[in-house]
Amino acid sequence: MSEREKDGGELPGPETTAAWIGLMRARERVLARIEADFKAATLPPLGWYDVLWELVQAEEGRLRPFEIEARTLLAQYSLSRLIDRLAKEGLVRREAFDADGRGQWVVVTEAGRAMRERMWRTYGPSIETHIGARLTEAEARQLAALLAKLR
Amino acid sequence: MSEREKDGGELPGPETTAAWIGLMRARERVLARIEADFKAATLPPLGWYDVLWELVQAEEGRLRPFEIEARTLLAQYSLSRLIDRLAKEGLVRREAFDADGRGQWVVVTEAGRAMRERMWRTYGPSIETHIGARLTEAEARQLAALLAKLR
DNA sequence: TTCATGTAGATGCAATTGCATATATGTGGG
DNA sequence: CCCACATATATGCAATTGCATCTACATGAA
Repeated sequence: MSEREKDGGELPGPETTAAWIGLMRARERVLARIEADFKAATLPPLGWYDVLWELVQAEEGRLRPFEIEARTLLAQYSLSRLIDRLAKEGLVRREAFDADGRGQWVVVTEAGRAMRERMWRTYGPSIETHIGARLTEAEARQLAALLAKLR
Repeated sequence: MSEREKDGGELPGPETTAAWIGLMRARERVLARIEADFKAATLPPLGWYDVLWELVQAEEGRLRPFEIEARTLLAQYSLSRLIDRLAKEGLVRREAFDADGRGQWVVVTEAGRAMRERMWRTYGPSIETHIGARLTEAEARQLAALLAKLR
């Protein structure tokens, strides 16, 4: 066993470490800026957007909770409660899923679609400002490709 | 005013959007894997590492809270409570800062240094597994450089 | 039918976060 | 010296998260 492995695993080189730190910091910074834009526009939490977006994309504007879960990486209990909040605001509605008594549909309402559009009017420009404007098109493409390797 | 700008700002192109989604997802996935490794090793939360690391790096193993804040991007109230927890575990100690009655030193203890090392024995290999092993050295360097542009 | 096992989703509870505000101290006029 | 204002850190409280567990329904085998 080599010296480097004596603690049970390879250690990361400086490039790898820099990539990890960069990933954490960049995400934090950009997220903070986008969230600030959201607050300035008195919008609900950013996380709501993803769920609304998935629903709007989906056929008939509805998905099963576990489908949303898979698409958004949200934890099951976390999504369950997020749906509660969205429903309380009238942005989605729960509907029975007849083929399986355990299941349900989460359906986006008209208010939900409108809210997603309203959020996008802030979100879109915010992404452009905090990311698009800092990278060339080629760089953005390259960044996305590198990040994809980490999934 | 052009059609694209009628909503108050440029919209991001698909490359930019892909970079943003990739950033969020990659960070989430990698973080989840690393946290799983931490739990498997019965280690405290990952966030403790950064504070301990900054203190270990610092001269005399101590920093003022606001200095830690700047280095870690933690929110002020968040750090204040994190220090409480670290102190309760005996990993750091608060000490008076004589030159300014409002201030204090946060000093890393021997137990704190030992804990940081113990954490690194999991953290290092985890970073290597989940990031290093998925990228060439050149890719990691490139990724870090691109992410640096977002700060 | 019955039971063992698996899956969809909800929920109690403790810990953490975010926000706003509080406390204490420092500083530069006037 | 006194005051207005700035800075360092803490904290009450409501909202959110994580974890573990629970309920309800489904499914396949005996």
